[in-house]
Parts: sequence; C-alpha cells; structure tokens
Amino acid sequence: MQAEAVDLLFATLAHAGRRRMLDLVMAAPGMSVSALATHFEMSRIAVLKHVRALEVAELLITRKQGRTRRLYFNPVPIQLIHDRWTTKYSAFWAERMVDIQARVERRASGEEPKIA
Amino acid sequence: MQAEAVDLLFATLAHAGRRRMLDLVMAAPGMSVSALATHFEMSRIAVLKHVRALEVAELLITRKQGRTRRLYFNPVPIQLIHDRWTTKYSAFWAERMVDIQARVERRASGEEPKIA
DNA sequence: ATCATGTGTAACGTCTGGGTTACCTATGCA
DNA sequence: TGCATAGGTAACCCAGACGTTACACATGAT
Repeated sequence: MQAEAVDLLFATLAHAGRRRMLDLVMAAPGMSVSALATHFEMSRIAVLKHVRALEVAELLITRKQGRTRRLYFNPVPIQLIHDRWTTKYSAFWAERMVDIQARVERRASGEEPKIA
Repeated sequence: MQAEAVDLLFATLAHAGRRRMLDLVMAAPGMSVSALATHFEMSRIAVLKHVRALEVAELLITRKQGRTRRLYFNPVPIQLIHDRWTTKYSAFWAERMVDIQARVERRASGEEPKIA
C-alpha cells in the first residue's frame, strides 16, 4: 500500500460524519444516499460528496439500481491499514503501557520525558 | 475517547511526512527538531509546525533541554485508536476476506455489489 | 401524462492546512 | 565578548476541504 493511499484513508476517516456514515451503511447494507442523508443536519448534496469521498477511498462501494444508489461498506482498506500498523508498532505494543515510560527513559539516558 | 480526538488523530496521521517524522523519532528518541528537519525537503519552520501538530495530537512528547527541544514518540493515542477500531470492526474481521463478498451479497438479497 | 422522489451537476463562499521568507530570541562555546 | 547554532514568531500565499443554493435529469407509481 502506497503512502498516498494511506494518506487518503486517514484523511477520509478524519471526519466524524463520514465515520458515522460508515457505521450507518454497515448497519443497513444497500441503504440509499437520501436515506443516509436523513441522519444528518447537512444538505443531501454535502452527504453525497462525502459518499463520493468514501467511494474514492474504497471504504464504500456503490451500485446504482434504478434511480437509487445503493451503498455497501467495504472493510478491506481498514483491514489493510490495521494489519500494517499493528506490525509497525508491535514492538511498542508488545510491552504493557506502564512499561513504556521506563523504556523511553532508559533509551534517552538522562532525559525525563513526561508521558501524558 | 471523543469523536474530536479521533478526528484529530486521523487528520494528524493523514500526512506521509508526519508519519515519517514519527518513524524517525521512534528510531532515535530525544532527537532535536533541527536534526529531524535535515531528513526533509521542506523548511525547518514547516517541520516545526508539523511537530507542533503531532504534539497537539499527543503523538509526540517534547521536552526542552537547554536550547534544544527533544522529541519522543508517544504510542498511547495510536494504541487507543487501534483497540477501539479492532473492537468496532471485529465482526467483519472475524471472517476471512474471501467470505466478505458472499456475505454482503447474502445480506443485500438480490444485489450484486462489486467488491474491488 | 403527471407528479413525487432519488440522484447528479454547477457555481459559489469561506475556512483551514501546509508551505514560504524575514526576522527575532536564547544558549553553548571559544 | 562575540559568534554560531537551536529554536520561535509573524505575515503572507495558495490550494483544497466542506458547505451552500439553484437547477437539471431519471425513474417509479398512479
């Protein structure tokens, strides 16, 4: 997975409304854009734009049936990013949280970083 | 964890340069901003701004020693988001990828969504 | 045919992110 | 003292994200 794809995924998920859209579509596969829009304050057009964004990031798959566009959640990109990051940070996550501060301090030899 | 915090985390991570900064600081805890900036094309000021952003998102912890600001990676926010999302999508991830298309089709009863 | 509904396009306004250059401050060191 | 270096602030520019309204098109039902 290229850096740009990761950029796109994170940027697309960095919006509470879009994440909620994923939740709603996940709960009701095949939902239409208008039905989805009823759950939000913003205009239908704004929702449509978000759907487009989610589609570009491949987080949603859409299929038009008659005059309605049916929406489906696609878990693959999140799965990929999840696997990638789990591996990347496994060295850190392997140790318990309480151990991290001590380890960083050991590495930095003489420093006292505050772990929030 | 509030939605805004998640927004902030995703938005902050949605930048290849910032993710690379995390990697670099992870590899060399206590690194200074100037040392970090040597790895990038952009100006030192731009790097500093990214460091500030990472600090606000609590992905970096900084501590000033003398005239240098020392940087440390903080894995906690990523750990939190990881746990949250693993739980959220565990129902999907429990099944193998090859099974997903069939399942979505079953749910949609009659639909033929294309899983890219 | 007609009408309501679901979708799509276009043009626009505003705000923020990400970058720059110029300049100032603070500290370590000879 | 004086200079080199690490950091910080301010003002600015540009592109893109996010939202709007107005309008057009397509289709299902009566």
